[in-house]
Amino acid sequence: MSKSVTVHDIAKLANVSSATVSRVLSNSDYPVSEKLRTRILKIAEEVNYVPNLLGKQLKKNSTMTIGIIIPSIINPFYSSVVFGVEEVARQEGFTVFACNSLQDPELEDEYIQTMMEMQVKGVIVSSITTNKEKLKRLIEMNMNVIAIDQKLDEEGISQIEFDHHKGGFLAAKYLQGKGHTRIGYVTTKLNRPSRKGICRGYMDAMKEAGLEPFVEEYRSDEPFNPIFEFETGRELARRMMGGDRPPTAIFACNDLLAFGVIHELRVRGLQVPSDVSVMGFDGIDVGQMIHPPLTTIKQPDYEMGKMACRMLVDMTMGKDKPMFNVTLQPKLLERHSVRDLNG
Amino acid sequence: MSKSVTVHDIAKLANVSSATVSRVLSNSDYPVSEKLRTRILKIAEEVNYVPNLLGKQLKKNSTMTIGIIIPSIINPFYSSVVFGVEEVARQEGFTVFACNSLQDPELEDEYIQTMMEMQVKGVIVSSITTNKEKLKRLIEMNMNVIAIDQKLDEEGISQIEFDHHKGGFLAAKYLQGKGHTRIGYVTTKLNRPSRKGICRGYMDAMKEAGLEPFVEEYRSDEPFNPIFEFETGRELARRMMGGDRPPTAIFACNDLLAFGVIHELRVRGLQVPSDVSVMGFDGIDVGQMIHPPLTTIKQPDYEMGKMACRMLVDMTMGKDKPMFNVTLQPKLLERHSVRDLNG
DNA sequence: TTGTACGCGTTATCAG
DNA sequence: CTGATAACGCGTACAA
Repeated sequence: MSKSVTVHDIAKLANVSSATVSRVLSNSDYPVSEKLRTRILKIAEEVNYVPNLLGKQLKKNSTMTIGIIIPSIINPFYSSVVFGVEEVARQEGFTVFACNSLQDPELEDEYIQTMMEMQVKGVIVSSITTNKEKLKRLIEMNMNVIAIDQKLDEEGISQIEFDHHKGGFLAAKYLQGKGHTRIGYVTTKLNRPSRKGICRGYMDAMKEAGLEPFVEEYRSDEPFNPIFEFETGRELARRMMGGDRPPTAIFACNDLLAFGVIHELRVRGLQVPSDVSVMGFDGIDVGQMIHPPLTTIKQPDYEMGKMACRMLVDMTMGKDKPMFNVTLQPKLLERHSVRDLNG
Repeated sequence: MSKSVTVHDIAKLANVSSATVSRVLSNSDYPVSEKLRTRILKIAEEVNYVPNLLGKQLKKNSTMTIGIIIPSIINPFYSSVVFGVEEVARQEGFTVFACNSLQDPELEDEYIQTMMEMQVKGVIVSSITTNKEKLKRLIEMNMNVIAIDQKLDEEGISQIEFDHHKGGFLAAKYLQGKGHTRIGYVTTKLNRPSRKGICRGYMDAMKEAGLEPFVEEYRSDEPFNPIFEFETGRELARRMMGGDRPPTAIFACNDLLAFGVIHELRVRGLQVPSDVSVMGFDGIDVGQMIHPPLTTIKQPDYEMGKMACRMLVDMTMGKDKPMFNVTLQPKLLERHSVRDLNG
């Protein structure tokens, strides 16, 4: 990098003090004569002045950066969240630093550390770590933190939750309403609050209807990857259909898994929804592009990102740090992967 | 944020100079007695010392940050690219700052400006701006820049290209090889080098075979959004099948478009591939999850990201800035959306 | 081995 | 209105 030009350089060229230059170039409201202002602006333009944010931020002891930690950006759900975050961050003049924890607690902690060192104004985190040491530390240091997606039991942290339980309940009830009684639930490892929530919702709905729950859980928890989820869906469908009392409807803990289920059913010569019905969870865009379009539970990803960022920005603005606890509600996206057994 | 503790604070607590503290806490190889070292480390631990990167970077006049500009992170293709970039960045101790240009030239320029101010070490850019003023400026300032995906005609810029032309050619040839003669090409607006490249490849293959090309272009260029692409695919398929000589195979400029094409065909009661064959372009993961699994041209997104980052890191390391111009080759992913008319 | 002192680029304070 | 100067937190010559 060629030596960059500073306010001092410009000051010399304009025969003024660097203070004046700074006042002009940082759009301070401090009065500077029009003559000087235009002269300085002109010179800055000529020499291609680029302000050094590091100096500025160090001086002001404040950045306009927020961090976000998600499991993986290649998960369409999370990329929508990040997209939403960036959207409002940009409007508010913030810059966002996004990190993939890859479901690795160590990596998650590392990134939190990096963010602290970067002096970010706040962090949005979808944490999968069970040991929240680092996260607690963050909050202790009075950092603005918002947890999304994964519920945290820590004190003093604002959260945007999603009612996974209700989502699972809703799905099971919907299937029951369509006349299904033998309803299976396939899920990735039940090691996260969100996943447990959906599962319990499903169980409760089944119990309430006096139906026998039927759950298949994939027990290993590999690094996230859409294809892996898809394959997991296939595997779980295989298990579920292999038994002596196969279900008439399969509910999956996420859409990608549901894609795998549908694929596997087709491979086995079964039609969806005429032979077996399938429901997903999340409501990612591609769900409506496949065949049949997937009936699913919508989790407002993009809106969640926007809301999280908005809340974070508000927190950084206000002197006091009000605690919020928003709970977003599930919505059923009725498409064409479920058959009505009543009619 | 509570007042953060600095090397000076620790120096006072340990009754040593801040220089010594700095030497210890920054893992300098400068000799410090074991006794002092452990004492300082202990105190730093106790007071929750967090180094301030701004001070450090300002002093060293160098960051470990690289920037990447893409049209949109919710495009699965780009999220894979970014994922690849982050992967090697992390290994190399770099931090990445990702921005969505939303296909807006002004926004792209704004982000380039921000990156310069942030003192990033290098920039990876998939630029859609036609006026490359800002980008040229970047290069003039001796910044490390790598263009990906979209070919730039500027001088002095390293690029990772993809042979779109060959990809388009390959696809058309493949369809011809399967006995198709009436092959349509549907594409979003032909305003980018990449899109033009694919189209020309298709045209050349058709000409070579003495076949009449049949292109439908969607002329408006809306902000990127998977659903929008899908709908565009539907619209284009509608037009294409509405004519008096509908094609037996439709080749789409990207996979999402192809999804839309397939959907529309199904709505019209046409089976893929038995009635009409469909090919996509990009090779995003979901292509194998739909029905029928999409035959497509693979553009190595993740690998492209990794390679770009690796090159950038190498550039920042070496004193000299060697110019690279890698051209990645297309690969045909043969799945089940194309019917063989020969057999 | 440790300490002193300066400077990185910027802005804020205070004096003129 | 303008200028000199200190300070943000850190690393590092240079001196001790």
